[in-house]
Amino acid sequence: MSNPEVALLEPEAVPCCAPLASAELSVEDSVRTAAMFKALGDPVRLRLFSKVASHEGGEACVCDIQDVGVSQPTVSHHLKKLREAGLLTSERRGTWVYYKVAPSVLAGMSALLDLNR
Amino acid sequence: MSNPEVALLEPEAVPCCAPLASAELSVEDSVRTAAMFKALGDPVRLRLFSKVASHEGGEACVCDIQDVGVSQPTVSHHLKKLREAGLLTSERRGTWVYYKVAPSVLAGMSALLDLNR
DNA sequence: CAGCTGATTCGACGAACGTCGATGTGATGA
DNA sequence: TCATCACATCGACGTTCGTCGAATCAGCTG
Repeated sequence: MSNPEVALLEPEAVPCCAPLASAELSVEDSVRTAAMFKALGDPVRLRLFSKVASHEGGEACVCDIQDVGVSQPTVSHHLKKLREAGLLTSERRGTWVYYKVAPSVLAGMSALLDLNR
Repeated sequence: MSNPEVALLEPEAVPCCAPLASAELSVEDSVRTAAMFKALGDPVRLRLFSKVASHEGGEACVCDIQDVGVSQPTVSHHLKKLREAGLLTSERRGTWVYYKVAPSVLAGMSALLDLNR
């Protein structure tokens, strides 16, 4: 058997909701969306995410971004959290594992916070 | 249009940083910004925020929004967190306390997540 | 004043979180 | 085959978080 798969937030459910300022969030939407904000709610994770997002081609190897002041297992732990929240995807290529942003998710969150809509 | 009070909100509140996809976040910026995301990273807080943001005039009395499935002290606790994060402001008018969104802060967060910039 | 209602603060408790070192896994190459 | 590098998982630990009931504060009104 392979590793037990963690339940990820499906990337297709991204244009989650209407902007926060235009309609009240349902309970389920608030749970799903809060999980994404929560994933960005840690300084180390936010920096990791920023490093990936601003890296050339929007993707980066772990070795390129792991200098954030915490141990390597902790970096791995945080990247997993970001992956589980649907904000990052990962792919192994040879020795290295590359992470990149899930663009539609990010756009959805941005639109959610946009007051001019 | 005849609304004369369109742009009189605190201007330098939070144009925190460049979009996440364009430059890497500094340590201090990541701490400050993560605190805001963290504030939205709880389903109850996100619903409270949504209720305020989508309420008429972008402001609401606590009594209007406190039906979110937790006790009233807990509602107050969460509103305080949102206030401390700079996402909401509050004002007492007689018996009631009104909360409203801090628009510039929200715009800053939205821009931060915008990939097309 | 006393009594009522709306809202915040306090103190406590269990659950979740962030972190680490040790260990496991998967790929490379001598 | 074995050593090494890259990354993930495990187990443990102290800290922070979300929640509640009780107590308190702040206006209103009789």
